[in-house]
Amino acid sequence: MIDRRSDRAFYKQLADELREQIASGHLAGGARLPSQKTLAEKYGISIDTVRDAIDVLKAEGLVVTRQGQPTRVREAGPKQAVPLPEDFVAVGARMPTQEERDRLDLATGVPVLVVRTSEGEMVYAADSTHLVATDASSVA
Amino acid sequence: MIDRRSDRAFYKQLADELREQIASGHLAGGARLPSQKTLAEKYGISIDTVRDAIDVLKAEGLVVTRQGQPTRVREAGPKQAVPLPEDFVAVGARMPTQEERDRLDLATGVPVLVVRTSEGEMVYAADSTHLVATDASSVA
DNA sequence: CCGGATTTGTACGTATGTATT
DNA sequence: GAATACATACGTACAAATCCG
Repeated sequence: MIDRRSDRAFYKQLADELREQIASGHLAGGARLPSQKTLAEKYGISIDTVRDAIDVLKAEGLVVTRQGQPTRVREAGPKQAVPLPEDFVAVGARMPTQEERDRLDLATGVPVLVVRTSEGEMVYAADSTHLVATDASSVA
Repeated sequence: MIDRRSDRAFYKQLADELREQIASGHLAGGARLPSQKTLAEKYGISIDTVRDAIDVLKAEGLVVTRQGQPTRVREAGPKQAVPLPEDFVAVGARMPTQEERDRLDLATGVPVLVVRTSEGEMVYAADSTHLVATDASSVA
């Protein structure tokens, strides 16, 4: 529920509530969220405020929206293990550039892994990739 | 400028333009963006639409907003090199949880690096950290 | 220290467009 | 074609934080 006397913004309260439902598994990966209209009526707030809450969850990579379709909890696809090169210089992460989002077809809130070697940089969708030791024998 | 005949949403066009100015260095780290009001007047669009554009850039980790202060291009602080443990199992990245955002004081659009070892997981702000070979002799 | 100006934040409303089911 | 759902864009009003003279 939304506490109208609270200092916390309504859209943050709603985001908190939905986030909790996702974290607890009450809303599992792929599950549909109630429509914005439904949420607005249920909580007695405007659709705009509901959208603000959804935007927060999108930026956190928790949900995915597509026009004409219900908002769904983002499903992390099976991660592919990629060997970390022996000669890597550094590993970092950041949000993708516009070009990378288009090229890798990344949803909002999905970062990329960047591996720098002496040869150059490799960029992986963090969504679907994790890096493992080159000696893959120890991988779980 | 904004092409009102374009199919591309106004807020996306504005986000593109600001993103380009940041990428090109025309707006350097720490630089102030024009106020939302100024941008709205300059481009002949509503403040709400300007805010939508700013929201895009926030999610991309490009700008930071704070109430009462001008919007600024995010400054990536000096990155600290952290040795990657010899016994690491996997390295990944994701957006932080609410708790991590609070604890690490992360801005919107800043992912975290996750290092899994046999001992457990370590989480680093990708903003200020990159992982390097345990043998640090090769680090630039 | 105070008050005004500036700037972003929150919340509401309306209307229409576009994509999917 | 109809119904549903999200997307875009405009407007208003007020609140809260910061900055500056």
